[in-house]
Amino acid sequence: MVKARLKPGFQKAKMLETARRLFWEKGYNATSMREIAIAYGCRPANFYNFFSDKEEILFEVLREEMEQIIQPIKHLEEGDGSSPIEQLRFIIESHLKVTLSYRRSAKLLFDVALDSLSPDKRKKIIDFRNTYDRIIRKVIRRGADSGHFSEVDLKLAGFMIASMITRTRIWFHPKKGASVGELVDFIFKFTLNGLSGFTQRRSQKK
Amino acid sequence: MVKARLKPGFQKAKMLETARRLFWEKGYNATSMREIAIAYGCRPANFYNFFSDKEEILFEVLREEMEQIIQPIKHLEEGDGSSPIEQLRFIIESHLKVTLSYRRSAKLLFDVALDSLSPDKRKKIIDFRNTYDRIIRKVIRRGADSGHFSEVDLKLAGFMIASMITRTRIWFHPKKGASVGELVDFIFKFTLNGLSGFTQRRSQKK
DNA sequence: AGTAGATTAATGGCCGTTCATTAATATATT
DNA sequence: AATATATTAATGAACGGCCATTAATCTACT
Repeated sequence: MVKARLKPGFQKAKMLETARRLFWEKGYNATSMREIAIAYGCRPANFYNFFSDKEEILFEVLREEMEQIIQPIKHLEEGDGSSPIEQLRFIIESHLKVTLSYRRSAKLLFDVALDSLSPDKRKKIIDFRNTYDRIIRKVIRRGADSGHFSEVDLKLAGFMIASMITRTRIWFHPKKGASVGELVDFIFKFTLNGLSGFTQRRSQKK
Repeated sequence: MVKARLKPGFQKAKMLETARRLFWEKGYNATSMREIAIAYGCRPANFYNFFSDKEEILFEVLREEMEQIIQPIKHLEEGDGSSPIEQLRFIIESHLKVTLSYRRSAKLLFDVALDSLSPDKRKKIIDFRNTYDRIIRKVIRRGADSGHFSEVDLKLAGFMIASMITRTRIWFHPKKGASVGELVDFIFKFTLNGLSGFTQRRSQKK
């Protein structure tokens, strides 16, 4: 019994799509090659024609996701013409929409799967995360310099924003409670207020 | 070769302590009974004199942690004499200190391990989480009713606060950056400001 | 003597992965 | 247009290894 053939060159993308879904739903370690293969519609061995091992599948999934998060906001590294407040809102909206673009009830893949990666692959993913951190901190600093926000610890502020967005994946349900748009509004306002009322600033290195 | 004997009745606690450490460091699925046993100092089989299976160990670890989080704040369900602002700060400080009381560089155990539990055990853990949510929402509502905070979506506000606290476990390093005390200050002020500037309120059910 | 704590040995099952092979398609050659 | 060759996609069967768990047994202390 032989499986019907797809047009060549598209298998890898479909395989990654399947793996990504399962990894987010069940976690990396809890998802077996056999499960991925069945969900995709072939035998496990076939995956080794496309990926060197399971770890490489994970890496591709994580890399794709990080690129989706960073690509829309990377122009804010240098700052466009818009106000820092608009820039902040844009980051929140963009990151949140990518985060919630897959299905509900997901695991926080990055948090647990990162050290299933070999050191060099892990470093590449962490570089993406560092880029994200750098961008959001620059936006906050711009807002503080221009008087829109208080002077705050950039790292802490960045972590807090990312934490709120990242964790929506745990509790968000598209049919229940707030919509994505309402969520963007809430996190944006909460953050804006949060960054506005600080009286004392912590020391900034560099 | 036989292991030196501890005072009877203390093994279970020490076993749990070992398992908790490994679960937080490596994740539940990635931690094997062999590893736990070696770290504790016995053979895997011995654990089955104390726990019915691996899942029960996980349950005890999660239950202990949730009780540590809830026990200090459960009196705020009804509200003591203090101001809602003080109540909010107390919750943040208490939760954060429990969260960071173990070592750095940990996994978010709850997020991924919860569905390794059988339905009834999972329900018990989720009941704890619901209790936490209920308490923090009541505090926020009290603050809104008394005019200290704006009228905000209680669920969203509660989730945001818990998200910021929970995720500290991912990035916090005791020797680097802000101290626990500074973190408490930051999250408290950030939250207080965040809850203060809302102009419109979302509809609250019950 | 009784019991709590620890052991050895073994079980069946799933894991990621490899290998040799075949089927289907695409490409180049006549 | 027909044929030969190369490439891509998929297969079945097996590998060793680690997994959680069990059973029967033994040891040391009260």
